[in-house]
Amino acid sequence: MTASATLRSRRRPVQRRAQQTVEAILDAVIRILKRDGFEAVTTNHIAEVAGVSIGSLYQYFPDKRAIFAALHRRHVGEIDRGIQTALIENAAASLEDLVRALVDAMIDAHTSDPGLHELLMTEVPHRADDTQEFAVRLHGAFRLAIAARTGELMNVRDLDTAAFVVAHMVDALCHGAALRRPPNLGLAAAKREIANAVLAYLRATPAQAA
Amino acid sequence: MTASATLRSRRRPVQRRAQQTVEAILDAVIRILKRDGFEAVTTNHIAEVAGVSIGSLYQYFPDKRAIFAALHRRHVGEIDRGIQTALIENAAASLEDLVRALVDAMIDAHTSDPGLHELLMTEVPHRADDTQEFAVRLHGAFRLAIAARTGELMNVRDLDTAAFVVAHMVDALCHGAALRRPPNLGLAAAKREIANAVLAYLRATPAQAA
DNA sequence: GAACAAATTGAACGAATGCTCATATTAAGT
DNA sequence: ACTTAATATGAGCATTCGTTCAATTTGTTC
Repeated sequence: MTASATLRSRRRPVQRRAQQTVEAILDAVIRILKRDGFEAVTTNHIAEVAGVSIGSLYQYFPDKRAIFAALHRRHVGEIDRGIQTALIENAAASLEDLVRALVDAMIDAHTSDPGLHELLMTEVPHRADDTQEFAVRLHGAFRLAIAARTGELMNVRDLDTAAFVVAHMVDALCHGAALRRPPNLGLAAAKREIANAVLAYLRATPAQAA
Repeated sequence: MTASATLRSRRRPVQRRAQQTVEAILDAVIRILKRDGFEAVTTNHIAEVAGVSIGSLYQYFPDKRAIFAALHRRHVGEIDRGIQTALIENAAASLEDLVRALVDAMIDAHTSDPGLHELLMTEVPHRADDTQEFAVRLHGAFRLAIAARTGELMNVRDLDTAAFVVAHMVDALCHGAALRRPPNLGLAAAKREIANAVLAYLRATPAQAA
């Protein structure tokens, strides 16, 4: 064991080939999941599909769980990057433009590899932390977006409530639109409709919501 | 093997004690899931917690998967019953009342045993059919609700699109409200807010969504 | 109360899985 | 070139898991 090794972590990849080994392992998990389902995801099979020996696998992951955790971190990180970019690029934009940008980022994240997100969420076990951090970030993004424009939104009484509603709407609808969109609804139209639903909620008059 | 036995099904419980055995098995799975997580859900352990022999378990379930499938069917059936009831009881009611009733039914289904729904969805493997049937039903329920009132809803251009949006909104928001509601948002208030969001979307004027 | 069917039992088995470790190979540092 | 650290290898071990089956107990039917 290395000096900095604990019970949980193993050797950290420093050379390029080692980093490639780690990436190959994570990619192999996805390949197996898509082809044969979760039951086929065994450590020996992962190593085989990754083109790596089982020994190498256990150099970088203390156990099977750690592989799944790393996979989730990588995936959530990718989506989060898109969200944060949209947030920064549209910091001064109108509410409408910001909402559309965030919906765009979410849809893009789900359509680059459709089904991957759902696969990871439904089939790969994960602790609450792995995913909930992303929910918190999305909530935070919308909280920020709404807070800066409270003046024009008469229906927003409580900031956290509004952010809660909007974040859940966007997450579920973007996910659904990427995978189970009704046949007569194109992707671009879906983006517009989702953004419109969000704006309708935020801009609603008390009369419409009573 | 019995006369009507196929490769997939086994003996069907006809006596009361046998039905109790089956129920005890399904309940045991939930108990183990809550206490020790999915890894601890082994067939022998299920039988032990259910207070039943492993042999009895395999009289009613051809394999481990079948237990999970039955568990999902039972759970989805319970939620669906609430939805259908709300739909029938409010067939002639106003859009507002119907939406509130459906939100109510969904929230109640999630709060009777908070966490159970998420547990089953995230930890217990299931084929798409097991869950998607419910999504189709929820979509159908809202499709029906909206179709009967298209006159007053100027923002609804396509029925399936509107049903798609609303069904996903309600599902995600009710689920989220039951489990990850912000601290300053009570259950009753959450119900109101969700219904309001749905109504705001359906009743929005083109001006609000542009 | 026999005769039959339904339900229950649990020890045991083959197969598979997660993981280790002693050894070999490749790159980095000097 | 030589030393040292990093990386890779894969046969094999201990364990566990899903499932079977022959035997037993309980309920039903007439």
